[in-house]
Amino acid sequence: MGASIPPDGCNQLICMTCRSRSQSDWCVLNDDEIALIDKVKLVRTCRKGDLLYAQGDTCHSIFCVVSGMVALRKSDADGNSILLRLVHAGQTLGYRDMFADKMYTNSAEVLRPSAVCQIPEAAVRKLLEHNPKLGFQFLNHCAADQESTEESLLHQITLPVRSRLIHLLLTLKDRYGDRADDGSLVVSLPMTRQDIAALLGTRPETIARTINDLVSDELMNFAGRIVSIPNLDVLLDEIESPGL
Amino acid sequence: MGASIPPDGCNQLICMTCRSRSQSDWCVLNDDEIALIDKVKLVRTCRKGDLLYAQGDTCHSIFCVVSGMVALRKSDADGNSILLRLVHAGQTLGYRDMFADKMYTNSAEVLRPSAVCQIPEAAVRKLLEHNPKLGFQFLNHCAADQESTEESLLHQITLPVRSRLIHLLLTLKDRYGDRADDGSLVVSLPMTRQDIAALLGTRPETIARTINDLVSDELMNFAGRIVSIPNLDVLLDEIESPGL
DNA sequence: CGGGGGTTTGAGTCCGTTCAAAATACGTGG
DNA sequence: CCACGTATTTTGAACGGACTCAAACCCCCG
Repeated sequence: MGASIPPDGCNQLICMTCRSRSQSDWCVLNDDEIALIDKVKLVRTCRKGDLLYAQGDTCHSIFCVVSGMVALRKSDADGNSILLRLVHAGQTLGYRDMFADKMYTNSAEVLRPSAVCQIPEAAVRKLLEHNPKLGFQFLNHCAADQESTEESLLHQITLPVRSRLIHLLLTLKDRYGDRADDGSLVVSLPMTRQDIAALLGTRPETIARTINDLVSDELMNFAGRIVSIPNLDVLLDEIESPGL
Repeated sequence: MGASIPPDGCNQLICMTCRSRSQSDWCVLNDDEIALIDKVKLVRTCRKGDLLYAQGDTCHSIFCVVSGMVALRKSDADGNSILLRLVHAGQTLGYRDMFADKMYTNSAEVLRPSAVCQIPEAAVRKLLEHNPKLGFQFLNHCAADQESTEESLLHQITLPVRSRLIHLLLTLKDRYGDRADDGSLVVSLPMTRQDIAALLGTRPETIARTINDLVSDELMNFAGRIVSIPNLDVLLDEIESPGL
């Protein structure tokens, strides 16, 4: 068999030409090192609901999201669970547990159709030995992730659901937002309201009610998953002084 | 002036002989490298309320708690604040922000009289270059810290104050607990109830009331900061199935 | 066009908060 | 060692944000 012709978009699944390469944790690797990853990695095409790995699994891979969106979900023994964080295209996940635990301490759940590269631990360890810069890259990334988790914790404790929801929308606008003809900002939500609730540490009912309030207050309009925000400044004002 | 005679306990403040050396992040360093730290470090003796650094300060040091206890406090623009985590004797703090930000993203507040070594960033960077193992040590530590922050987040969202308080007591018992003559477990709390409240994301009033409940339910006895727990298993049962 | 998940609405409840005041513990100086 | 002033802790009563449970609704997809 000769080399098969790659289907549309497939060349994005080769690290060597991956558009995220220069901004990802792997940017410190040279061509030879990248080639090693291309040799051993596994490319997975995932649908909503798929698990890249489950909490409790023994950890033996790192994942790199090529396209789509993944969430980290953490559960306890009583069946409670929350979404810790979203992982977008170009970001790496799973490396954390590789250094701290032998098991995954959360599950990686695909929220929308995604392509993901899976890199086995052995290769990662080899690369780390070979190129210490990669370790620093991970250290940086890990430190930044923790800062974001600590901020979630602070928000969770001190802010009401309404403010937390506004914060989330403002985060999503950078990646999923666009300017409409009339100048208003339009964000197309990449997830269900259940997922939003889990991410904000609340219930779907509360999200529905809070959205109602925001619409009544004319801060935004909702049509399914399409949010339009006429005046961003009003939103920013509100989260700066929640009491007023 | 000749070399002054070290006061009592002062030899613990020399890394070379520090009792925590073998279990700390610095255990991967050899004698020469440790000697470098001893040369450049600053030893601080702190009282309750002192700040090792404040949120927003530019980050140029790593700290190592020799004795006592430090808490990481994070605040937002509205004056809300929470305690993120406790840092006990032998543990390192401040390294996180050195890799993620140029500024400290939280404050390090001394909760009880403590001795702390302060190591300037330049020395740390030099050591990292010289001995890559140290970087891995930090990576490990950072990963473990994040796991603990994520667990706090899960607890915060899913568990009531009562369960969170029990969890905290069970954590403190390892370090501050002792067995009494009658077989009950006695924990001497290392912090005020205000600090407990801040750590659990609630108010002092709620802590007082929750303690009342626990005493009424005969799960434990309180006398100021001395807690005695007659039967540990009952506690463990409760946090395994909070609903019953 | 009929599921079936996701979403919304309603009513009632509860946990934790807020505010204010009383009680207690603590540290400091006499 | 005791008295005093301050900070912490406790108690009380009222309020409120978010939860629970349950039912209706809606939309998307097959």
